[in-house]
Amino acid sequence: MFSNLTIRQLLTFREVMRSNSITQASRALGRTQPAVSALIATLEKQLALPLFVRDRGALVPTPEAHYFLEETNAVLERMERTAQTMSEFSKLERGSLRIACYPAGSSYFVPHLLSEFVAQRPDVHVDFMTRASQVIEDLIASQEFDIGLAITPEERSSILVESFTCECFVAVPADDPLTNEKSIHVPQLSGVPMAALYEEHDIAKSSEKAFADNGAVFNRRFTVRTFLPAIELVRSGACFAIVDGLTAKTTRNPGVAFRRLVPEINNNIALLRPAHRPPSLLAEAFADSLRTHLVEIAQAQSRSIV
Amino acid sequence: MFSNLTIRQLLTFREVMRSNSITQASRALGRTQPAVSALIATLEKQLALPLFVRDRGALVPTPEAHYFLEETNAVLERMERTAQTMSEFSKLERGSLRIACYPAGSSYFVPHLLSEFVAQRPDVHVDFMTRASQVIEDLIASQEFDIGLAITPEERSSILVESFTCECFVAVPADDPLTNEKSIHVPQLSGVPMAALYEEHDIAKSSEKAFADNGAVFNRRFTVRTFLPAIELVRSGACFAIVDGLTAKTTRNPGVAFRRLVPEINNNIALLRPAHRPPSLLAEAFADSLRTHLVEIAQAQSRSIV
DNA sequence: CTGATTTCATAGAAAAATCTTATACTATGA
DNA sequence: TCATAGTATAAGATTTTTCTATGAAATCAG
Repeated sequence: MFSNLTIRQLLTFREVMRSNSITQASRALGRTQPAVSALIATLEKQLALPLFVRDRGALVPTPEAHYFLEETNAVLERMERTAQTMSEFSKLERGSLRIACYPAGSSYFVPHLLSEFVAQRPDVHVDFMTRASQVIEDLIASQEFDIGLAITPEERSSILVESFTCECFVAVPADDPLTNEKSIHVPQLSGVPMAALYEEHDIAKSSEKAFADNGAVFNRRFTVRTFLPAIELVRSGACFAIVDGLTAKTTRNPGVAFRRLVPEINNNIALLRPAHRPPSLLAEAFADSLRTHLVEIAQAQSRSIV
Repeated sequence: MFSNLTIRQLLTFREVMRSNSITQASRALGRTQPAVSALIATLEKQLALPLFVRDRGALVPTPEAHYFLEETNAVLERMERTAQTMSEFSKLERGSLRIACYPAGSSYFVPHLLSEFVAQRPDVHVDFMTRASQVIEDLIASQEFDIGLAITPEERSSILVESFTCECFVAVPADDPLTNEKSIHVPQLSGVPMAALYEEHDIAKSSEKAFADNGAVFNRRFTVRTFLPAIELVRSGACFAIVDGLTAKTTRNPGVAFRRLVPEINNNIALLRPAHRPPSLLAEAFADSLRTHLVEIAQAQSRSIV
């Protein structure tokens, strides 16, 4: 019934009301006078009421036209605002981004990328949450977050997983003679006091296994929940630590050096996204950024999209 | 920039979102599937962002699409409401009507027509005001009221005047022997106590002049501001009165009879409307009704549109 | 695994709407 | 009375929209 009304008609009508003249409106709109004339005539026919009376050549709006103008303005303003917002969406200038990150990525890696990402985008809202890897999984699976970074989980149909394999490094006090080595062999660490994650953690398990396999003694002096305090312990000279690649590559602490470990210990971290739901442009863009930087850090990438 | 967006696109988009299917939407809209497909494609191009991703044949809306849907709904709802209102305007089912009326028309004539006019129109609002004729003029000239009924004023460029000439009648107590006469001659009223309007009033002046011209004595016993109390005085038998045609033709008082006066006394009443401003459809329609009924009552009509 | 079915996309033709040019009509002002 | 300015109308051209036909990808049943 009204689906015949077009935005074009509303724009034209508004302009005619503004200038009180079809000729002037046509000029302002960059069309010819007959076009506007016909358009207004059509509008009057569709609304089944006169919008203007021709009083000695001049165009005088009826009361109904004044009412219609108010409505027209409301609709057009809303459309303009909407178009503006959509344009900001498309330029990634606006939107919201929910990121859930496991501890290792939360202190430097993701916040750094994030601050870069939002630098020129004042209207982008970010919800950033640090949780254990297992919790990240659920936050993504339940679609509460757009992007997750965590230890690579088991395959689940509700999560898209892109996994990256990272080498672990040995954190050495900067003044220790071992910093002269390019790589450190496990036996060299035999009996040396170490800071390590709790025993159930993958890296801790791999580390202990590597020591055992190489006939070395794993001297666990400190048990930590995240590597951040471990780094500080290393800096003070109290111990060494075998830390994940993300921590090693993003830590900027002049008191600590990182050296390759032989044999290598790997851990897998993954970029997680909810399946069965398209990402927002913003989420996609930030995922791109994360992916790019993860590739730089990781040795190998195995993308598995479930 | 967004002027290319059409209502049609919004309607189509909404339907696609509702059904999550281009094919079903096309059926619901009575168009073909390619038409809807192309329309959505155009919309995505105009907004410069994808609204749907094609996930194994199914159409899954992006977060941006969900946002756009909210805006779309807001715009469409407003348009629907507007269209509804405009349609009610055009069917005279809605609107407002400001009527200013001089006393003689205020007790019966206009209220009666008005109640008939709004009977089937619950959404029509009426502002009805009774004032002296001179005030009516100004209320119309200042465009505060749409329609005025008053003693015919001097010509003024700010008022459209349609004047009607009405015969005055003699109000006689129902039990008076003069009710047997078809017409009453002025000399028959010589010395009879009369109720009359204040001396400046046209009808009062004409009456006194008619008496003088016919050698009759005008016995002014009551001076009244409007004819309504005069009618009551007549009913009680206290006097006679020479009243305007509108009062005579619309008074329903069994205690009072009205008889023609010889020679005739006329008065001119007019339908007034603001010039230089088009009437609302509603005002026009009610003016039509008033005009029609005035013609019935008046002997002669002289329309003068200034 | 294969054929039938469903769904969306694309291409070309047809139809509809919109615009432009040309022209007529009316009112205003010199 | 003529020139000017404004609106309406008609006919042809252009653009947009829609339809028919067809192709490609995925799902489903056997």
